Amino acid sequence: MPIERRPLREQIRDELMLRLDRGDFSAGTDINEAALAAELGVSRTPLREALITLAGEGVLESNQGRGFRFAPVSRKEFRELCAIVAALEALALDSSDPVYLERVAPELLKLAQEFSDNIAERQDIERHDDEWHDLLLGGCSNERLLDLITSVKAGMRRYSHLVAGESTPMERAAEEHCRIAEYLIAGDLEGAASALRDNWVNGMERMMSRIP
Amino acid sequence: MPIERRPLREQIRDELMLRLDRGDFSAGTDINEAALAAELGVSRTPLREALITLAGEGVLESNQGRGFRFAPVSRKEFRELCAIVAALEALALDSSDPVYLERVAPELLKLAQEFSDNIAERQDIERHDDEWHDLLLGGCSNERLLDLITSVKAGMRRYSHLVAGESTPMERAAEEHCRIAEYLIAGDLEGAASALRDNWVNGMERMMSRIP
DNA sequence: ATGTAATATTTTGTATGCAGAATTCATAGT
DNA sequence: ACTATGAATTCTGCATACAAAATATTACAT
Repeated sequence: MPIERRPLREQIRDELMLRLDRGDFSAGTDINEAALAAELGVSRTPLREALITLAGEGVLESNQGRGFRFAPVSRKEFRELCAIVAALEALALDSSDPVYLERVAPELLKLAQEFSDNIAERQDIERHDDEWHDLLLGGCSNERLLDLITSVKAGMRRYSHLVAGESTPMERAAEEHCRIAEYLIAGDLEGAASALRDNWVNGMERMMSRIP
Repeated sequence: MPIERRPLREQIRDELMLRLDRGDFSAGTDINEAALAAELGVSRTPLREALITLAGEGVLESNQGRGFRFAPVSRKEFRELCAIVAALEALALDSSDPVYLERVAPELLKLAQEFSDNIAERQDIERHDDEWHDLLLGGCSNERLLDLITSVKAGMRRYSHLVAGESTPMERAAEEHCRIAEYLIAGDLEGAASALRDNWVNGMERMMSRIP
């Protein structure tokens, strides 16, 4: 087994995203490079490199002389991001292999149904949702598009921990996932794409109230 | 007048993109950090920071221990990128202020017509095309979307200097721009978005033959 | 001549050092 | 008490230094 050999900046990036998901940082907090580097046990150089990539993804923002900070959240930006991923995922679905979609459709349906039953932790809910969407788009051959979606979604993770608690809105999401899967089973790709867009728009509405 | 105070990494990024447009680097070339830093008169640190952002935009790619290099071009990737910007610009047009569009539509038409007349240098053609699209999308309030479009287009610049010479395909592009503007003047936003998508798809077809 | 192993050189990835900007703290004046 | 001014401190941005990996070169054996 070859041991993991990736640049430190990537490992640091991943670790920071993990901590972001855990809610360790709140939006607007500015980052002390020296302190964070010490905490991670690395030097400032690869840390800064990680911060720069995160800034490129919209997770952080940087100001000359003032360093990096977690980009503040706003309803406006959240709306913007949802509109973007909705369009991108719809495109990804459009350019997916129909054979793949037909094949995974039953599994997508099963996963969605399973999930509407049991109530889970927030972290699990999000992981499940991500995995579901990944499976849905697994048949898309546009690699750049998939990368882009991943990147934009990274920028959205600042919002995910705001939704905390309450499982009710999730039932709606599960329903919508079922709907998408059903369209796919019926072979209606256009309908599925449209339902997918709705899923994002509705998801947006659901979260919107919790954002300042 | 406040003098320009931007991080060095951004200036370096801009300079590198400029040189890319000039065709100084060909795709696949790997970058020697020390040499390039010396040539630019900066240290490796901000240079690497610039390289990392460019890698994030897909202009460069990096391999552990092997540094950065200009990402190789391929028809597949070019198709992918065109599909992405087509979708993103269509979305931007959808979420644009109709009042703005109505106001700039005549100007867009005039610019497109003017340009179909005089033959220009490649650099000028591209600049004109970029400016035309910028004006078109100037009424979009989704800032993240505009940033994203800029970023994806940066990744496409590797392809732009491949098109070199030949002005004939440009006449077609000008025609298409006219068409879009006419839809806007008629107030048919849906038609304009559709024509915009066509513009990208056709533009892709036009260039495709010159890519290895 | 060709292929291979050992060594030298180059080049990246990471750490450290340093100058200047931004912020904080203290002090003086109103 | 509050503001303004200036010194002290902290922190960023950039440069340099160092270690390890990758590449090139040489020597040698077949």
